[in-house]
Amino acid sequence: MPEKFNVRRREYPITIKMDNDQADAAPADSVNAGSETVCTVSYPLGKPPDKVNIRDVAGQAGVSVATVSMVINNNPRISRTTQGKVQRVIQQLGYRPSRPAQTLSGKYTQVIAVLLPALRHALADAYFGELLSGIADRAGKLNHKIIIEQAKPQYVKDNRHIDLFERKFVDGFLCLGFNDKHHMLADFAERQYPVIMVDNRYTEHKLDWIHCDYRQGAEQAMNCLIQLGHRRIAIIYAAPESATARDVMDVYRRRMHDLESGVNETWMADGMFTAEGGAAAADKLWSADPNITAILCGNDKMAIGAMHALAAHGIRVPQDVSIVGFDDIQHLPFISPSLTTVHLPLYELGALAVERLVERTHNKLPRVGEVVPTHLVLRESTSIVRTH
Amino acid sequence: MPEKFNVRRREYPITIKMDNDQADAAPADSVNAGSETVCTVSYPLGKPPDKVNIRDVAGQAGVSVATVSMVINNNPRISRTTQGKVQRVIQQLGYRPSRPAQTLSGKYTQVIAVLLPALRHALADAYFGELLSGIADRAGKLNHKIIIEQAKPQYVKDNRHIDLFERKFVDGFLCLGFNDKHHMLADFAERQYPVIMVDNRYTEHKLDWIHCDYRQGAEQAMNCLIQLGHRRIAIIYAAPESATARDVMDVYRRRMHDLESGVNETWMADGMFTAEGGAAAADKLWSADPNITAILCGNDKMAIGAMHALAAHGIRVPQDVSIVGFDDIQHLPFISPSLTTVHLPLYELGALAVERLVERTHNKLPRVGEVVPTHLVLRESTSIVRTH
DNA sequence: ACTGTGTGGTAAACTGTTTTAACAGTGTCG
DNA sequence: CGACACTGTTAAAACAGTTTACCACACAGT
Repeated sequence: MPEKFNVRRREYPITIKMDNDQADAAPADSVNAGSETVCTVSYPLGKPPDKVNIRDVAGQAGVSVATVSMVINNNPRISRTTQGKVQRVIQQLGYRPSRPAQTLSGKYTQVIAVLLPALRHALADAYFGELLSGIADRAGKLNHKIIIEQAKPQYVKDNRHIDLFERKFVDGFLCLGFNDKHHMLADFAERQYPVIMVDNRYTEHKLDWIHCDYRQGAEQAMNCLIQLGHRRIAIIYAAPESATARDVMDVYRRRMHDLESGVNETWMADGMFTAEGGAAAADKLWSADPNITAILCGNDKMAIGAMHALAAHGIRVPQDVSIVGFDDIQHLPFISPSLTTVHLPLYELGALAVERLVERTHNKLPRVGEVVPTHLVLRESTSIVRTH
Repeated sequence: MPEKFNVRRREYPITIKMDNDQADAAPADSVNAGSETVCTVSYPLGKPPDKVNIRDVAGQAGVSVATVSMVINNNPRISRTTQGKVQRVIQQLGYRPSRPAQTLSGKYTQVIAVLLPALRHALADAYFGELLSGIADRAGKLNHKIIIEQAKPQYVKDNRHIDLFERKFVDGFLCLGFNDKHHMLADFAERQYPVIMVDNRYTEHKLDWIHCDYRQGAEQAMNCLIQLGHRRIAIIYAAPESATARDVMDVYRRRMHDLESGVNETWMADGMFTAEGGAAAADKLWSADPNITAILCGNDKMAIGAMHALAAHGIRVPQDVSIVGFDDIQHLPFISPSLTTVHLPLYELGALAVERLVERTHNKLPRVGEVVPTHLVLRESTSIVRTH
């Protein structure tokens, strides 16, 4: 019984007889046998008795399964003629290769995990949303699927993030919004899995990263304010332990140091990346020194919080204090004055991150470390310094 | 060669027997070759020569692969003793069952697709975010993964949504935010795949659904306004072809009909579910009839838009006009006055949707059609009707 | 002693691909 | 004319699990 493998109690679905010639497009597969004509089952006809698999296709096309597989994967080893013949059968049978089977025998899963911090509203956040949009779009284009994971404490403790690799669920990870050093990151680093930190970097561990050029963004913001005559410039930062936040602080400090006003510790406040935090920080800054004329904010949310806090004190923006944000996210409309801000190309960043991750996964890149440029968007929350 | 299958060029890493009772967890790798002593390879020891699979575990534990499989799946057929023995070996070898293999041979994929409309900022939207949070959390708890898909025109045209089923990638779909009748929905319906419409329903097709009780919500909102003395109540609706939106309209119409003021077509405007649309609708309503004293809005975004539009006309909320929204999403803070709104339990709805989908997938439910209750959150945007 | 009923476990079949080594056939060059 | 390369195709191994039919054995009932 050498044909045991090729037949497999499954020949029945296809070889059925029909007397009418069903001529159309269906390529004359009619093996006229005695009285019964066996022919191709053009898809809907009481449905294929069972899911059609690669062997059915091979049998029907009169080639081996290897050939069919190669046709599916556009392997150039297959001749144009065979390719066409097989493709036609695939069409007729409505064959769809099983993903689990492909993944099992193949090297890659074509799935990328996106890891978000366990913030309650992470998925409703404009910042993450923008990154995610870019990620989802590009992943779709590259024929990859994305799965969303939230790094809850229990999740990490159970090593679920490692599981995803070890159980061959994903090819790689994209980590979004991790500012604090998580032992999880060390896990990834030491195992050398394809993992990219998105919009941050980690020098402690050997982890790949890609982020917006916060240094450049900070320069742009500071240039703007300084050109407008501001000297007493405060800053509302957040997550000071994160590398990109430090980039901003470094630039801020250096630029302030170069000004006559110098660096002043009371002009710095932590706003926790939230609107409420930004408001509180603005209050603190203002009460410490009512002579500040501008505030640079680490993100737009804090900037908006600051604007509201100032408004509550009767301080006008931009007449009394200029505000510059970071992100350029799609806020609710009707914010007045509209916010001058450093545009971070988050959509593109997400897209690029996917691309790099896929390249890394396929060993086309040894290491990823990349910075993408920003630009300033001048709107209404900044103006020439007040003269008092 | 009967053992061909069980040995498989892989016996070297593990199959070894042990005389010492494997006391220490540490990798006592002493291969005492008297008669051949070997010991457990506790994980880190130059790494397992190759990925450890179920046969390795079976060999090491001295049981069959079937037994190991059953242990993994907590099959009660296995005795406590065997269970423990196998579990210990699994631990020692650091064995993790391969998901693709499990999926291939098993019935389910444990993956759920979440289908979003192709709106540019769908992923940054508070409404979807809240649903997604609930979905992600509950899916995690039920050991399911979620993949995010956006229903771009090309996506649907290519039948990628069907592919996900036919190629055994997912067990089911959760459809979020589809108001218009998409031919995609018909595809799902006729193929009888497990698909649940979340926060909407479709009577045309036989599709499962679960949504918030918009009817109840509308009653609550109308009760509130009517109790406050309002009679000239306008409505800003959206997506009038969608069933839940019609629910709201129905209730609105009926309640208005019961009032002395009656139903008035000029008191209705489409706000497209966006803030801008809400603003435009409010403008339209106000210019058509400046005597309206309250506006019921189909979602919070439109309500906020309406509030801004009214403010621009110098109309005070709630002194001149009361506003009630729908959703109770986490808006940016600092909205003043805070919005009275119908709270939709979106997080819970998402969680419930996952649960139902999993039940349906496993044929524990024949059909899903469910409504979850809402409640009114009274804040500052409503007040007793003005007396003029 | 014989039959019936569980229990705990196993061998083998089954899921559906990719990949590799081998091979047959054809054309090219020395 | 044989060595050689190249092309297109295939058989079989590999991927790593789950499930099913069956079996050995213990125990209870007649």
